[in-house]
Amino acid sequence: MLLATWNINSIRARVDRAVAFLERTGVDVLALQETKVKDQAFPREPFEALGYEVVTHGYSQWNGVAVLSRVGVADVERGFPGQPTWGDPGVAEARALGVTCGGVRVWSLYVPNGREVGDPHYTYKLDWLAALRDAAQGWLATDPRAQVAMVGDWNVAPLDTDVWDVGWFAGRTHVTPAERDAFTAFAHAGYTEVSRVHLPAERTFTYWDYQQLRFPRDEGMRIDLTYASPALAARVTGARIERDERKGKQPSDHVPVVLEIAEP
DNA sequence: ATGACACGCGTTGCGTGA
Repeated sequence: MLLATWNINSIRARVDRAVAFLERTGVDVLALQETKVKDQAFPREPFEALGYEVVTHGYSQWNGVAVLSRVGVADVERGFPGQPTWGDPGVAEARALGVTCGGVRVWSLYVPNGREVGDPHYTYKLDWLAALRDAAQGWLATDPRAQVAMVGDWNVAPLDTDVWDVGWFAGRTHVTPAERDAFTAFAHAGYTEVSRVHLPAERTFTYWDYQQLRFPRDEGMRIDLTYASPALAARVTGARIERDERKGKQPSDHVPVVLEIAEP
């Protein structure tokens, strides 16, 4: 099975790219983030015509996640148990969608950005990651053999070599010890970040800002990552980053990450 | 060229992203 994750930065702006990507790669399950569309306006038909079932979770022009699957969809959960809310009154934002596809519990995740250190959004980000870790730990406690893939845009660069210039990031979000600790906590709970197992090279980026010629200069970040449960991690046989998706007309600022998963 | 931000909403700017 091929499982991919892609922060597409508006599905309506890039539906043709997504269709072409599925046709070209034959990915079985595609988890999307930043779809930026309400469920009723999601462009389902082009994907259904290709044989994919479409599960969406979007409230507005902000955030939004989805899962496209041609190996079945079951047990849809919009938001994870204990997911923190944002705003007053508090709202559980459309940042997490759980769908079981071909026997794998896929979570499409769009972790809050955090904006700036000390901003309420930053605290929200840390709380959100801690709550997700608690939920993920619970899934393994319930079933140590669970097949779980938490894929998406984590908005954390775990290593200094996951950003183009760690000096530029000094004092900014994505690289702070608190964010990295919140990310590493999933490993302590028994999960493995499986993309790095197969793509260990430094400066292997998945995101390049639209500004300042970041892509031509290869000044990017590695923030699109996958935590797999032990039973699923043992089945991951490869990973690749679809870097060419950053080229051409109207690209997303993120590219897809594809995982190869062997049959159990 | 991989090339100098882009999205949706709503209206000619604003909030957001990282």
